[in-house]
Amino acid sequence: MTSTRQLFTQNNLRCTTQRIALFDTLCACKSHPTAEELFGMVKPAMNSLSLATVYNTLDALCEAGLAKKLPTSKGTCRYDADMSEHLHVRFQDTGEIRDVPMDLSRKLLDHLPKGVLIEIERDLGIHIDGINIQLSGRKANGIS
Amino acid sequence: MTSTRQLFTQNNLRCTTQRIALFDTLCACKSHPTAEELFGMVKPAMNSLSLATVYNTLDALCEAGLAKKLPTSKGTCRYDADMSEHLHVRFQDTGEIRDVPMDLSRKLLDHLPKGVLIEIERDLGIHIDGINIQLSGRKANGIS
DNA sequence: GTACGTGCAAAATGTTTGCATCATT
DNA sequence: AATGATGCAAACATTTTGCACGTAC
Repeated sequence: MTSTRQLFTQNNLRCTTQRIALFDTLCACKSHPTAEELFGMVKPAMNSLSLATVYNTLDALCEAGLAKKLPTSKGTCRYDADMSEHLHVRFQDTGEIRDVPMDLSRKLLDHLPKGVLIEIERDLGIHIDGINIQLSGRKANGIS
Repeated sequence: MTSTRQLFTQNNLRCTTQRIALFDTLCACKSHPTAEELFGMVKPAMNSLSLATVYNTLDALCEAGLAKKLPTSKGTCRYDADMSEHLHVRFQDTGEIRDVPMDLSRKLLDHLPKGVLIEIERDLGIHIDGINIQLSGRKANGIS
């Protein structure tokens, strides 16, 4: 089991109390909080915490490859510390983002035709670094 | 050939000079401009145009299903009047978004396993309304 | 004529920055 | 001790809002 401190050290990140608390909270979080939401979660346990630190930390984590910034249509960005390739569902009403479970994500990602991706790279003269799939969803009607 | 006026009328949108100019410009646009960029394109030909109107119009167009707001990781939103299902490439350095040509988009979308999508709907208790695929790309090194 | 859109300026939101202080290495 | 992170407030960028006026229906 790798501790957060080890992980940070391996990635040249200083182990400050704030960063560790923020990262651990983000990891424990099923939702994909905005900076403000994450701030709200950690602040009670760390009264001196500043919102600027949350932004700085999230930037540093993304930079180091320990978190991902998720694109959203609303004005706010959301963050995800689960770096495994997986899909997201974005709820149209709330803007909330949820994970598609690993096994289902894999099933879908494994079915992507690699040949087409290579064609796209050639056609556009680009190199593809990542694939981001977001499903737009709403809670199904009827018995939930 | 459907004129913009017809299209607007069919969708219960008032045909104001501003809306028509904005929509036509957005349609003619290969890039996926931000509100500000679109404003910059139309303003010269329509000096009275206000940025608030651009935002209002883009909202109305999205609401009516004539345009789409594209999620981005940067702070700004981008807009697309091409409502056919197609993929996007997001350039990591500039934040710019470009279309993957229709035929290649189709090839990839047609290969998505429908069964897995249904499994996802069942598993999460949701209804999937749309699939948004963004490739992260950078210009390929070497001979372009 | 009425309902709705526009333009303007001001406000609300989300994020970044500069700088003095403090903690980690 | 030196480097880099924090906290604060102010700056900045983007989007939304309120209201008087104008335009489409």
